[in-house]
Amino acid sequence: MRAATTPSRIRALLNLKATSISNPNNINNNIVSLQPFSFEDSIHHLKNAADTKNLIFGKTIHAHLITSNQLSQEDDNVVLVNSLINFYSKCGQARVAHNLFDEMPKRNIVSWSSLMMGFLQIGCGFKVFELFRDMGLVDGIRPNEYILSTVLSACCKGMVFEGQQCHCVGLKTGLVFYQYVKNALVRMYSMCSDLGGAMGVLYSVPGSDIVTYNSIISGLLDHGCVNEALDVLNRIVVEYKAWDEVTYLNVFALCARLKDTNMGMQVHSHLVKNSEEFGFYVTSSLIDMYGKCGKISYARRVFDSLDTRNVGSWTTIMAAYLQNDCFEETLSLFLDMELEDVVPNDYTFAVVLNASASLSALGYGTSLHAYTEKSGFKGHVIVGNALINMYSKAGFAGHANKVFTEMINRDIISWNSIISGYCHHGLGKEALSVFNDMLAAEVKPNNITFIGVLSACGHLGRVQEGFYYLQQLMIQIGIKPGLEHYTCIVGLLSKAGLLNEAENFMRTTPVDWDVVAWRTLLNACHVHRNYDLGKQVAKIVLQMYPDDVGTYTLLSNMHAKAKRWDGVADIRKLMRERNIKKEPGLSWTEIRNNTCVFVSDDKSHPELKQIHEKIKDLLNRITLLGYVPDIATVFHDVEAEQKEEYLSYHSEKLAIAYALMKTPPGAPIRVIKNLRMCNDCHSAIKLISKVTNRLIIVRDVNRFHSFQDGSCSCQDYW
DNA sequence: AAGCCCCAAA
Repeated sequence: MRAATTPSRIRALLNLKATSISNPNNINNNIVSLQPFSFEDSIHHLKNAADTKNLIFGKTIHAHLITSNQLSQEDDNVVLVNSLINFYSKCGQARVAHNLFDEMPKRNIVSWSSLMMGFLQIGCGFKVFELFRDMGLVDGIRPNEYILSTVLSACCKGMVFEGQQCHCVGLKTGLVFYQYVKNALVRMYSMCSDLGGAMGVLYSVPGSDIVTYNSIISGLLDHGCVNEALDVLNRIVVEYKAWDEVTYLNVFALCARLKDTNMGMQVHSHLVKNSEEFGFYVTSSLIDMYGKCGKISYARRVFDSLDTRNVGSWTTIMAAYLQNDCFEETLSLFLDMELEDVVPNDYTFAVVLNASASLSALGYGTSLHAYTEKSGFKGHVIVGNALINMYSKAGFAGHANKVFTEMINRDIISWNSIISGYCHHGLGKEALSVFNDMLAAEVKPNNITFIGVLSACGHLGRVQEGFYYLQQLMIQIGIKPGLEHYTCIVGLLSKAGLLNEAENFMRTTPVDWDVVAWRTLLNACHVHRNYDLGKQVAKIVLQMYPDDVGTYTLLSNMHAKAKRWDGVADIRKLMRERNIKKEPGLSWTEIRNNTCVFVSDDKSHPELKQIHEKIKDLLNRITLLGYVPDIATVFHDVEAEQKEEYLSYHSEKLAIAYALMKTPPGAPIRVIKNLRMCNDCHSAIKLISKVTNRLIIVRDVNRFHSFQDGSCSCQDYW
């Protein structure tokens, strides 16, 4: 007599509370009257529970098997217990599976492989190896293709030695000829960064299916080998292999990496032609592809065309806007998502936090901070990292540090974020101290870490220490210095006033210097008033980068500072000829959660008159402390009395004056601006911080300036 | 009978 397995019966079982299942007494009360399942039904249900990761349902079946005494029949229950082990393994309950396994009077190879899966699932690779060894020792079982592919999957990063041994086992036993084993081998070599090994397996073992190709493309992409990935894609096309979902994911990722919209659109058409419906993964990677190719409107069109959207779809479109510098849109999409009752996850929070970081929208950022904690994402690394970034960019180094120290789990990005955050605030000592903590915690720094470390040395003027990191520690750790690191050294020498050394370093280091490096040197010539070297450098830079606006601004300032008006005029002329336009100066500040934006020489602000009066008042007060308008930075073809006026309407002065009007005495003022600060504003704001007794923090395009009591954290070098 | 490979959003 078999039990009815009608849907209503299943529903009744599912309605059992978890407690009633874990407590045998309750189980008796609830389902003791049910008829036992047939053997086939039990197997079937357990497989279902495993596939859908439905822990409650599977436990119910388990309980039912216990109460109906089916597990005590010794002969036949190996398969049944194997199914249970498989179910618990798939649900991430390897310990439970292990208990069942230990109590088995008789096991077979499936028992071993199912349990190994369980430990693989929860990331205990070592346990998989242990079982692999014991399997032969205890039960005298030789591996089959299932065992071998599972063990190969357990060879994660850096276990290439173990992986190679498994490869040998596969060769000796002939198991490599199984598709699953071949694919697992390809995957293993990719994970171990041995792409030669992966390609070797791909071409030396006959028979590749779409999964083989998917694995190899994904491995190649992980290591930035786009051309090789294109070759493999070509093979798929030549061999008329049918694509699956994963192929589309990989190929869209490839298009994104190449920023090849054309190819992306072709693959998009391929997708539409070849599949009726596609899952969230595919649609998200399609949106992601268009976003990364800079085609935000295409990404939006795909997103809008979706019938159903999950949190991943929302997060992807928000990330696409973020990557394309559309921060407000990112935040407004977050609100739309909330309205549709889609629950954000850790990635979503990371995206919106980074958007508010880019806007320095502190009000928004702190609300989001509270929201993440309420949603239970406090311990999530990516959220913590985004919070560090948000607080750093909003000018709150202390808050960023608090988030960092309270993080339960940290990854390399957490360390790098706090180090570079400190650097942007000019807090070199703090940055280096975190770096030492990092070394003490035996976290391996990467190339990004050293960008922070070297620039911290720059802030502190520690030339020798910087060279030690570049020439010794980095080599010792195995990191090849790149352009950014060498540029930090240029900055380091420049800041220390060693301009000739910096120039010499650039001439003798075999690096393709970019405009950033050259501007670093040029800026040093400007600050240290080395007009002659500056002119030489300018010649080189203008030849190499005739369209770089920043260089022109810097040059005209440099000429002005040296009172070389002919130079200024030349630059102006060049700019006109080459149609180079200065970006308008823009500053913004948050007042009671409202973002107020100011354009230089703003004529449209409703409270313009009051703001101008406030500025006049401030300028009068700081003039008593010795402020002299630095009219040298204004182009000399402007009438003399207009020059001062030009200066007083710089956007950051407007923003600061407005903030002083609107905030209570003593409240810190935070301003963000899109360009580099000019000399005049810098010296004016220093004195304003003194006469108003306020902390004024200005984030310009390069760094933070923290003005307090008449001085600035950049120590007048920026 | 039961078990294995490829999978996004920062």
